[in-house]
Amino acid sequence: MARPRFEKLDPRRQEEILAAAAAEFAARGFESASLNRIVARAGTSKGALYYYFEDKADLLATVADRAVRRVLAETEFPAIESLTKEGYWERVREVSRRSVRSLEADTWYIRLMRAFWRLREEEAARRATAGVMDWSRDLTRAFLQRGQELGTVRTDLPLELMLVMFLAADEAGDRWMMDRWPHLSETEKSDLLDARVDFARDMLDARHMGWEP
Amino acid sequence: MARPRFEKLDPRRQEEILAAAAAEFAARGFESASLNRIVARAGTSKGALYYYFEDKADLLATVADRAVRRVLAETEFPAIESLTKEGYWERVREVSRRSVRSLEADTWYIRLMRAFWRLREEEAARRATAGVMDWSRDLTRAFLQRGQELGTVRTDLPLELMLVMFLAADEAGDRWMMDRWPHLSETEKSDLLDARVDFARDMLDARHMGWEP
Amino acid sequence: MARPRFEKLDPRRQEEILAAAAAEFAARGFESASLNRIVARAGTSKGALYYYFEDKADLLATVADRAVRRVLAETEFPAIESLTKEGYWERVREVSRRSVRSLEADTWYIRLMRAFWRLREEEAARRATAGVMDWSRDLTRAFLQRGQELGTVRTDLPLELMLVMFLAADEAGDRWMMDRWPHLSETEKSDLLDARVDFARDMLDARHMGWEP
Amino acid sequence: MARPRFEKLDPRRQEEILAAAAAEFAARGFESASLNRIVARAGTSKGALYYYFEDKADLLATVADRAVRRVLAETEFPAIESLTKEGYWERVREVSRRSVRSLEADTWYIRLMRAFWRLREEEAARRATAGVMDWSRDLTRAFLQRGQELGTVRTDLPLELMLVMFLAADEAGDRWMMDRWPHLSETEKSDLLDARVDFARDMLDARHMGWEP
DNA sequence: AATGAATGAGACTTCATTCAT
DNA sequence: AATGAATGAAGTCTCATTCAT
Repeated sequence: MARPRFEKLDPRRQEEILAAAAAEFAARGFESASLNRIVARAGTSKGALYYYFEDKADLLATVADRAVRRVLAETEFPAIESLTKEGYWERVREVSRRSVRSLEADTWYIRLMRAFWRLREEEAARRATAGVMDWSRDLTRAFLQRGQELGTVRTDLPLELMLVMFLAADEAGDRWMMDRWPHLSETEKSDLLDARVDFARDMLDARHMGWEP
Repeated sequence: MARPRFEKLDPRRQEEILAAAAAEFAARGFESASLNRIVARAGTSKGALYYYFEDKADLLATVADRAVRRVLAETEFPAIESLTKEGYWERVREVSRRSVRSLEADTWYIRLMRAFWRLREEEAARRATAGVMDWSRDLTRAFLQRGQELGTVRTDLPLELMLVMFLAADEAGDRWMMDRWPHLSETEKSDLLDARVDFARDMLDARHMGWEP
Repeated sequence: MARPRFEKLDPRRQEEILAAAAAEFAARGFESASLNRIVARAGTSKGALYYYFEDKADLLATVADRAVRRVLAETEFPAIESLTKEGYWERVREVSRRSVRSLEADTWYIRLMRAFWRLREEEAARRATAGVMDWSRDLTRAFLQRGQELGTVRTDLPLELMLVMFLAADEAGDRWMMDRWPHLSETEKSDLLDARVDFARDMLDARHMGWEP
Repeated sequence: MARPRFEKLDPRRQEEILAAAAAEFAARGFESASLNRIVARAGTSKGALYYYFEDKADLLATVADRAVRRVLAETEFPAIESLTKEGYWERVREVSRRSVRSLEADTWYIRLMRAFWRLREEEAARRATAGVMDWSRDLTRAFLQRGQELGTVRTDLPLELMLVMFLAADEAGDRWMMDRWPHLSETEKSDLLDARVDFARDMLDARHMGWEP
């Protein structure tokens, strides 16, 4: 995870390197990412990369770690314990709305985070980022678990299964919207976000369990 | 799409080659897949591969095409027009149950199909498999559209958005179950499959639209 | 030089194979010529080629040998001994005019002949065609020699030097005309051919030797 | 045209690499030239070549560019405008005599220049050296044109046709002499060069136009 | 502290040739 | 008599990594 020297480097330089690396990893995946291209985009040298990082995997680990820290620092999540049965979905809606800001930002760490599930499907990348990226999964799991305790979230499926399905659907939704982002009006964006929260709620809501099909 | 010679090759040998290629493509994606590894696993020579296929992309195209044909031949889908409001979800449940057989098979083509959405995120892979793989997406879209006409499927989200989210969730569900497959009892398998159909229905059902949150 | 079997092959089939080979050799040179492409163009199999010819070099040798025989059979050259001081350049002019016909024919053997000097600059090709292609050089040398004996051709340069320079210039002239062939009118073609004969005569004429520069 | 790093390389090393490349290109042409052989002859690595040059074509372009620069720097050509009717062929003779020095040198760039017309018959090589090598053709054309203006050079043939034929003959003459170089005495060399200039003059002289054949 | 030079392995692809049938 | 299957070497090019300076 980045030799200590890297921390002492001029922060702007750090940013340039990480941004270039993140862009390449996000666009090409781990194995196909080229250090040559990263170096060229970052305006640094190949030697420098190996001076600051153990190897390619270490570079990815560092980039991922920084991305997670940034996003965590930027986004305000409601405390899990503060959630109530009545306000549950409203809090989710608020988080969703706030997250638009970061989506719009389109900085390197946001882009990396959005490509992360795909990235992690390469074994080498998974090894490199072990532990680093469980954060978003952990947070979502805690949300769902709390919802189940409050009787708001369904319990007829294994939590883990529900979790992976929800994360996959949510990421697909993100990707779908981002692809169309420039062509959407402000109200369309807002409506779609709300609809997606509804969709998530309808997917996960406990009330289903009494339904007659 | 595979030179004609390939069709005339001993079917067992065909299988060996396609299986090796499918495994590599599924595990590593298109670009990172190595012909060297495929050749080694298939017990053939690099020259032989190019004797049977135009190039790497042609190999993928062939593997994908064969996989689709196999799955289509194996699975019986209900005719879209025969669907009714009352029997809609029941038909879905039947398809889901039937599909277990192919999931259990876990042959190279099943594994390839399950990795397909990921694979297609590489531009080169998408080009190579253009047309070949739209089948499952098209079929699902037709199902959803028919459901909307019958008043069974919600209409408050764009069809395409709903489609990608559903497909992503479904694939994630598949993957989750396959990972645990050997450790599941027969009743667990059956229960989980039913629960996933419920989950899909609850996600997509039109009744949500009158809900009070 | 082509296994005996080849001679017993259906002449039309022989032609197809030789034509395909000649086209490839003329277009790409010896080393860069591809047996794959020849086989594809000739509509035969790789095995067949090796059934009829020792190897690539043998194929070239055969093609070249046949080309020379064809051209010799087609063109009527005046007997060397019949040349006289007065009629010398007129005979040359006649040969030149007759050769237009074969240039126009544009069959495989003509095209091969025209590419021959280039081809022979590859060591392997020279080895393969040793002896085969000296014919045109030999004929030209005999013409020049006879001209010298008659006092028509200059003797102030070594015969061999004059020979290579003349052949090179003549071939360049051929190439120049062929490149423009479709855009030339009949009279232009005829005028240019005559001008080239004049040019050759002026280049080689013995009268120069008395000139005051 | 050679990445900037190459310019900063130790000049002797540059020479070694360029010499090896030039030898291979001159001997085999562009397509048939093997980077493996070049690398082996230059005592460097395959990676190094691509560290200094974009690709094979870039290597040829660099080699050709350097060769032209060397020859231009070494040879003094009379200014076109300074040519007169009386001194025309004398100037040509002087250039010819001076050029002996470079022929004697027989360094890699001389050898490359002498193989250039052949090389340029490959489309890829022509593309790679576009602009680089038109120099000698342009210079010769200017000489001939000026000669026509002065009434010294014949006008009964298209200039371009005369140009290609003369260049071809001259190159053939060069090659013929070089092949025999070690076996020629100093006076023989000098006589042959003079004879070749006579030959060129007799070929191109305007006085022919009044001749009776 | 920082880098650019250099490398060898491996990428995809084409090739001439052999051989069992 | 004739061929198609198969191969290994070699082709150009990119790569992650090392190391002397």
